[in-house]
Amino acid sequence: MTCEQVLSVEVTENNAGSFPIGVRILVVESDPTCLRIVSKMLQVFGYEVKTATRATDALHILREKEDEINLILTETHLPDMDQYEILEMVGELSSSPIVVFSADNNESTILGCLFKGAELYLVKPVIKNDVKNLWQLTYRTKLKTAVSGEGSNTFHGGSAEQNTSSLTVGNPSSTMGMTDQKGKRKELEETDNDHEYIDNLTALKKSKLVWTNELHNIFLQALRILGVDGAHPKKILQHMNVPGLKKENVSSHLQKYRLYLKREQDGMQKTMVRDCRPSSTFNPQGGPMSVHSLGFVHSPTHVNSNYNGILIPNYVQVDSQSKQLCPSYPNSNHTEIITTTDGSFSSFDQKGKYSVDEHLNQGTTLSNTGTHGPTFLGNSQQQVQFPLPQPQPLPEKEDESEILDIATMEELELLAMEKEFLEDLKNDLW
DNA sequence: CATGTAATAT
DNA sequence: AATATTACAT
Repeated sequence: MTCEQVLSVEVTENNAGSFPIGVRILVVESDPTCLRIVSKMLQVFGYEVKTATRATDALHILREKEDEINLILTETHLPDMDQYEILEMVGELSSSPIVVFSADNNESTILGCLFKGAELYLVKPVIKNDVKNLWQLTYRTKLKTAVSGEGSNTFHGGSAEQNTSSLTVGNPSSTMGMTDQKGKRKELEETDNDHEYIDNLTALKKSKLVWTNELHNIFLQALRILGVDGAHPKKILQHMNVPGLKKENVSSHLQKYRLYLKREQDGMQKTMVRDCRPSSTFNPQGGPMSVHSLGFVHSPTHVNSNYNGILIPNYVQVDSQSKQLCPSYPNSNHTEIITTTDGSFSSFDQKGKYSVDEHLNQGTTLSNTGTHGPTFLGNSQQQVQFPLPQPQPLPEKEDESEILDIATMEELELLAMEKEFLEDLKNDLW
């Protein structure tokens, strides 16, 4: 299923204790569909979800068992209460952090909610990345209150530290404790749902690595440095020096890469048979190949295939390139790779995102938004150098997607992901 | 063990 | 389609 794409929570050996399981979140939302979707999203991530469609219901729940709610996610435009009134009243009843989610992106509204005590303001539509780490708010406020003296805000079921056992693989049954909540969805065939939950929770760990052009370039660089003889997964991994990258990743990629090389080679031997080559992703230009006499492939600017590039004979020394990884945005899980070349080559710094990072795991696998095309390297004796930015022959280039800037691309990605998520929800639930 | 390869799964 | 995973041979 697409669980892997949807599910990704920061869970590692080190911080496995910090996990939403055991965090009870109250979702207040008047629109039933929205309520269900958000609730499902939260549940999938391991939250225990309680719901209310009216402000009075929410207040009632809080009055009844206030100490069991660790987090409150609420819409402000509720039919039976004023916009900020809900915040005030909830704030009186509960010390748990309040997160507002609303379609209203008016600045004054946002500031108003924050001023009225909201910890966080999310603009609808809410996506998985918005909700998956909300539990951290509870942790933060818990620390806050602990420091300030009163440790009243204790988690039910010990989610902060002890619950790691429930996550340790192989013991999914212990996580079932959370499904006994208010048999809301009890009516449905529970086996399916439960299995789904188990699968979901156990699948939380893995997110797929995406070989961006940048990552692939590092890969190629390692190959060149190591030479054909030493190009084994372990060494490659070392030389790539990308945090979180595992040998299996390299192995898999290497395998496919070699496969590609072989195919490429075979294709070459059939010198210029017209349509012998299908317009695969490796040869996105389609028809006649755009290979110059030197075997230097001029890459189109929009290729997302990873197995491009050709291994250069090992005598080719490549400069001493230094790789450097640095976090792009503080709250972003993505990593920006900056590779610099010295001297003779124009130093290029490509921004790219890849989802390696098993440590600070994240799930969003943004496709490449590289500005440069993939770097094809010559396979002839002559070495062709890395970045080949030549935008000149682009008058008739179609592909409107290139025109979009990165921000827009990312936005579209997120929207697409959300759409996909909602689709899955529909398929699974209805 | 680590690796290469094919087949298969997600 | 791109990666991951597995099985098996080396």
